[in-house]
Amino acid sequence: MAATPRQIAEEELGSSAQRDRRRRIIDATIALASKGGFEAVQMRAVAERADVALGTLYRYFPSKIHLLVSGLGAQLERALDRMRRAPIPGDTRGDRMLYVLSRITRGMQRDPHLTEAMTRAFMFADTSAAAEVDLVARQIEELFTLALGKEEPSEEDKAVARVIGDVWLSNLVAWVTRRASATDVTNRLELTVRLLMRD
Amino acid sequence: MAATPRQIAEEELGSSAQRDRRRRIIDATIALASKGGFEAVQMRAVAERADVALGTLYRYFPSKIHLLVSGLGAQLERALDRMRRAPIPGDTRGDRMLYVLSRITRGMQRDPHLTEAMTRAFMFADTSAAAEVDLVARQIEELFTLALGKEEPSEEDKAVARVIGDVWLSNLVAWVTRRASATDVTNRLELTVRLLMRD
DNA sequence: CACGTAACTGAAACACGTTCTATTATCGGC
DNA sequence: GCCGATAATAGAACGTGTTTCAGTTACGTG
Repeated sequence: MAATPRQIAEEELGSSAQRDRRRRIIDATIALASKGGFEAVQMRAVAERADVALGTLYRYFPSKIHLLVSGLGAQLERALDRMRRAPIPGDTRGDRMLYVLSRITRGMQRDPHLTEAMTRAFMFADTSAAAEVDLVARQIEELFTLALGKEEPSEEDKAVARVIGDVWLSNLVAWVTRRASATDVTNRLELTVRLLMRD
Repeated sequence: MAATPRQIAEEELGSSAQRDRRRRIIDATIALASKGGFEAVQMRAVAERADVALGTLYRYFPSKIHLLVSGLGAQLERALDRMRRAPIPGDTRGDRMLYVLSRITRGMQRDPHLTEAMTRAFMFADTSAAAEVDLVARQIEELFTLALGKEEPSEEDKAVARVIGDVWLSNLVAWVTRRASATDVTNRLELTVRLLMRD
């Protein structure tokens, strides 16, 4: 009788060897993406670099998109941790938001290929990766909600954070395809913040 | 001596036979996308349906992404034409914007597969399709600038239009991956308009 | 009308994401 | 320590986007 062994469960990886494999896979993905962007993240190359068989790679991540979006999730989680730890400088909501925006934007400019790979994966994802994508979307929301620097964000605060997240994503896509320069992105984000927060 | 015959020039298609081929290709693309979304737009299928050889298809559109984004551009151009013709109802900027938003949103809901195919192609495009993508981006900007219903949009008007376009795109992506329902999208867009236009 | 060039065709070939198969290693429970 | 089940491995195989190429056709020009 063929059971249904498909799909590895959540983050519930039993043995430490499995946790380690997973980490190696994500590391390999990020290294390859960082060097050559989306197209350089080839499943055979990831498997080889992570020292797992191709089939194993697919058991951990059912597609290239899952893989890259999961990597993005991992990176964002780290960014969020840093963000949660240190208080955000700035006197007004707007100042704090601009601070966070410029920090993140600089971060992504530091590794254009990685940014390109992850952004495109995130945007291209289909419904099969909706869970992973949704996680990232919530992380982005939290990031910009934190940026407001309030203990208890109001509904309006959350809405503002979401709009800024949306604008940020659009600009990220434009930057990644070189339709917008870093300066363009910065200007548009500042303008957006000004429009949304008149305090 | 091998010349460099690569790449078909802009819209400068000489003969009417060529214009016709191009139209057949776009039509085939839209028909296939409409029926089965991004994955159903297979280059061999498009070629067959448009009654051209695969090589010819690639001569007109250098990739599947170019093809779909060009199709999106064509559709948007039609939408813009309609929009330019009839005046937009509504007393305030916000009302007119909401009118346009709901019209477009309904339009996309009417053909989910087509929307999915085009949205994902637009978002996934790399630098090689930057020209086509940029055209679409400008069309979207114009659409929402028109929606403000002013003869001479101010700089702020344009900025607002761009922000709304960005939010709309993000929500489109979320809807396409079924992370957001149509109602979610509508609500978020209304909220955004409210935040941006307090008149 | 004949010619030369560029466009089109049909088919094969290639690349990379994904799936499948046969085999071997590992792990949890006895 | 042994057994059955689950996971991992190596490698082949498949599908679809993309490229290439040899032969054919259509078109503008002398």
